[in-house]
Amino acid sequence: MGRPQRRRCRSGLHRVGCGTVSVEDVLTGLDGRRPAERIRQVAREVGYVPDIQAIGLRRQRTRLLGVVMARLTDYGLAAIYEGIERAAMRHGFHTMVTNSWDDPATRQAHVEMLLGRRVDAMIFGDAHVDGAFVDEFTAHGIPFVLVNRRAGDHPSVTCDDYAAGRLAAEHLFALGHRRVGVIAGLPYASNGIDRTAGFTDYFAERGHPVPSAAIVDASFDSAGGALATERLLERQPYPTGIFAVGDFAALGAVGTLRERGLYPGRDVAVVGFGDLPIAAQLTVPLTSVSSPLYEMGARSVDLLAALMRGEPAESLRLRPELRVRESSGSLLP
Amino acid sequence: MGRPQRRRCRSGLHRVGCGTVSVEDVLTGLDGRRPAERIRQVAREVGYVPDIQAIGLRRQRTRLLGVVMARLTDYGLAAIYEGIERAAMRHGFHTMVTNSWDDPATRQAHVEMLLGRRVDAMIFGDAHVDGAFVDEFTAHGIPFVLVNRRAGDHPSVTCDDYAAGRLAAEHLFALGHRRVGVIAGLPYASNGIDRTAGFTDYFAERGHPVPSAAIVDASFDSAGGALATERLLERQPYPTGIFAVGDFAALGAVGTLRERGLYPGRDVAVVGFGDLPIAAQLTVPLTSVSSPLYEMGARSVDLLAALMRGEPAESLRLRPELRVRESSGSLLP
DNA sequence: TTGTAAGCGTTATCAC
DNA sequence: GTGATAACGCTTACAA
Repeated sequence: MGRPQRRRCRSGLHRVGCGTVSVEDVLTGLDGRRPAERIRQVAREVGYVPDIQAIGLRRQRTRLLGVVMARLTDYGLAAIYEGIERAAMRHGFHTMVTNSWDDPATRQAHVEMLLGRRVDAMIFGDAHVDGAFVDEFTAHGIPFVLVNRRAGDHPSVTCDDYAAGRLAAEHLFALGHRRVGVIAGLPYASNGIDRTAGFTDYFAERGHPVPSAAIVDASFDSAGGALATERLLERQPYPTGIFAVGDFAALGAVGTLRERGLYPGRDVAVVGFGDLPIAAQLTVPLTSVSSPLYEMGARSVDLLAALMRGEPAESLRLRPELRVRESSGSLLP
Repeated sequence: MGRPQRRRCRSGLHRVGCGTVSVEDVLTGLDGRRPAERIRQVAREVGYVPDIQAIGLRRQRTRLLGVVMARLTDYGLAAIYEGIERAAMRHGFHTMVTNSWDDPATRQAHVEMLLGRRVDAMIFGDAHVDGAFVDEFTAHGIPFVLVNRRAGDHPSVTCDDYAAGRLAAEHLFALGHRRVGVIAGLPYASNGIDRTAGFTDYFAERGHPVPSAAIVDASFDSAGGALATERLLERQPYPTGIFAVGDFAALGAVGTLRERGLYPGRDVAVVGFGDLPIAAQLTVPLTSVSSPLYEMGARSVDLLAALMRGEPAESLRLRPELRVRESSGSLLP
């Protein structure tokens, strides 16, 4: 064996258990140890690493999961992905994530790439409620689950977003708010839609339906929340309670309120969703509906694994919890 | 050709340009279109996608970049990764990211996996200053760059963290603060180290050295910042200015201050680093040193591409900018 | 047990 | 040009 430090096994080191050339080198110096161990040691020494591509090619399965997220800079999605990565490892899978930016062309390109890599299965975190893309994807015959957002009857693991909306509504209603507004998120994302529905249903049931003009769509980031809040504050009289379907949007709302000299929890109650780690640390801590992000990711892998074993796939709705803090005014005198 | 909808080309569709069985099917119905286009169309119809594994195996290069980050739930790292993903695409590369959690064993396992996939090159976003792991990695002979954190003389793209620390110091000094504290980040991460060094150097040069007890290590998250602030507030008299080397830590500091009845910008000036999108939206907007995250990611890919072309690799330090807001008290009367 | 050969899907080489 | 063939690194089925 020439100079070592070749990382790729171009010769026949992989056939080391049999009797190819390199066996000579490998077994030279075999000093009583069990061959298998000695082999592993030498392999390590020369920096041999099995070629996963070759293995995948030969076995026609890769144990690779493709994961498509809207954007990993969204804390929630990144947290879900961490759950996915960990659980996948537990199941003996590797994962490959990509950002689709919620853009059809980008998603298409990335999915094609993942198909080219012959992923064994897929997890979509960016489904649109209409389910158009996902429906189409079934044609590939590759098992998949949705996470974070549901679509049609496809197996999915989500937060019980409807219940989350009701929790927020119940809280604001109990505090006496009757004139409320909703920052509703993206119109094609089931999570925002369901949270909004849960919220508005609750108020409608109590005889105080939320006027549609007080429900404004917005992106999940703080800029979207800020903008939406400006719209809400145009109403006369303005709402005394705001439910934002995402914490970043809620913080955007806080920003706009501050600009108008209004304080969250004093002038306007603000409830967010997601319970970001920083929510509790803010100067005015944010009341938020918490959702088990990490678990959501992990459970989606479990569901996928079941599906791949041919077991029936039951969609999962994980339970949200309300975390009451000062931004909804409930702790102030 | 039998029923379509087989996603994998098990037969000979790939040899369609030559004269294998399937050519028949492919060329049947050729109605004047240029063959190449017709082929592409049929390929699309049957759902044919080239096998990237096979290509990689044959060509001995994958155009795949391995990316190792500490945690993608860290906004900065996720943003850097987005820059990497986009730039990689521009260069004709795909990327595969993994979370190392700054844990040697996890990092080792993930790197081995990436080597097994025969990545053409690597980007490490989680290097330790001592450079131990990275030094070792050079043995593989695979080109790589560091991003976000530097180590030794290895090519890296980072924020000019030392300058960032000086910016923060200059600002607090100009506001009249002389008794300051630093929440210094992880002791093995160059970015925190450099920011701290820049900050303390500035104060030392002005004749007001920061006592070492007023420099406390902490994780970059808000819990770390909260804890560190408790330590800082034990000092008598407590510091009137705090520089946290990360915004999340800064928000943690804000949380602890609030618990003690101290208000950021009034009782204690707080300066963060990273300029999170929400920094400007908070009830008390956060003064922060901004760093070009997306660009950092993109430039690291450019640097890597140059390196792979055999060009000499010059490390890059991108310029930070100070964003003054109310948490440092500078805008209050 | 140990060894051999075929084949996964692609590309590169060489002969026609 | 066009068409056949070997090879990439691995697994697996089968033969010795």
